[in-house]
Amino acid sequence: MRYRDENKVQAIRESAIAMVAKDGLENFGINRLAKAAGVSPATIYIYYKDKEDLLTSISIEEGLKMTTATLKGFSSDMSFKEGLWVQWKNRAAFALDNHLSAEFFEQLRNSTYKDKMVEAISDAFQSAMGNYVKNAIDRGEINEMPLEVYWSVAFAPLYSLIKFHNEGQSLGGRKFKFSEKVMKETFDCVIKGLLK
Amino acid sequence: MRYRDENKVQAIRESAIAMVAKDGLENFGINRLAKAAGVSPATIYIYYKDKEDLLTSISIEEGLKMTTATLKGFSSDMSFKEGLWVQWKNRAAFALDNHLSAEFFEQLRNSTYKDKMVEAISDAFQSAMGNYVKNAIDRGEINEMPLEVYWSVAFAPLYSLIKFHNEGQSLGGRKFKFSEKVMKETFDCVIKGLLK
DNA sequence: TTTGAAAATGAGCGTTTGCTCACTTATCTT
DNA sequence: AAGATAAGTGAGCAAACGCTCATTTTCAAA
Repeated sequence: MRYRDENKVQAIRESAIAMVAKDGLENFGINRLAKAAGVSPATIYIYYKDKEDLLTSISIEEGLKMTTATLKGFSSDMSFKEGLWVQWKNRAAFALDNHLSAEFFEQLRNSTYKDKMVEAISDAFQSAMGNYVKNAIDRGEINEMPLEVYWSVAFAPLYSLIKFHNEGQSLGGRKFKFSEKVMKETFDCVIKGLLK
Repeated sequence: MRYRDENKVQAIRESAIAMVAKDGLENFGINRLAKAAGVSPATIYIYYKDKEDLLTSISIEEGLKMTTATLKGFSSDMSFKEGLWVQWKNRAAFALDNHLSAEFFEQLRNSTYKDKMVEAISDAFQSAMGNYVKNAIDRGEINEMPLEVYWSVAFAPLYSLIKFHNEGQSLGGRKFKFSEKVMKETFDCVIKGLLK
């Protein structure tokens, strides 16, 4: 018996993430991936059934990693404001520290592969955030609202900021830079809108 | 001389939009498009230089259409709250009435093709919204902030809601449905956060 | 009615795609 | 040392890819 070389499967995974993040999902291919990972195309099919399986498997792994990072130091008993701030810091830190993973994830979230991925991850989100939001409503900190409305108001602005930062786009003349100061400024707007 | 058949070029454009919206950018191809549009592959190259030119051209057209629709009944002299509500209604109406265009646009905004597209459109956005925001700041309705922060707080939640609606995802048990009531509820949160 | 020029095409080019197979290599157990 | 088994591979298949070209079709101008 021969043991599997963990360096190999890791090289495949990391190359896939980097390739999708940098060249886009539309330019991702198995032969290309094999070359980038320094591996035979056939080797990839030892670990993954096909191209779709590879992409969805990796995206679920990365998504769970992201969800976990998001919950560091978070408890559903926290006050609404404190809890949301912890979430923002965690999410921003993850997106900036692991920006290849974050961009890979974004690519898949906007693709035909998204269904299985979202399904696998929304449970973790649901169970962690459900109680937190419910507690905040019970305590009278925020109004009752659909979870989708909550997510859209509470997190979409943050991810939009990160996107502006990563893409280096600018709506004005100078280039936009994400910073703790900008994040706090945006957070203050958001929390003001959410609190009763 | 033979005149160009406008039905043909329109069929190409509409098929391209539908195909990208439904199957994703990663499954879009010229031969496939030709078949769907009822046209020879060679015909496509009469109107577009290559695949990239086709996608960027169409995305710029659709983007400008979207920007125009967004400004219907809008004036940069409006009060901040009234102006933003007009924008929300216009943007939501466009996204729901032309959901293939909107999904096509979203696909390209998250791809390697985005650069030329964003460049072409952000001017129109800039000139229309710049004054409006500046006026609101001068009148003391909102605080001064980077345009990116403004966009992220003012519009990202709306687009997030539309995405939940179109993708039929749900964060909870029942399926989420976008409605004027939900939109107003979300708008109230956002405007409360933005106004001084 | 003829003619010229642009529109439109089907066949198919060279390349790349996702994926497989016959085979070699490495490492365990005996 | 030999045998067994899974890891890993290079070459390459069929199909699909982006794109072109020799040719035909169309129609306003002459």
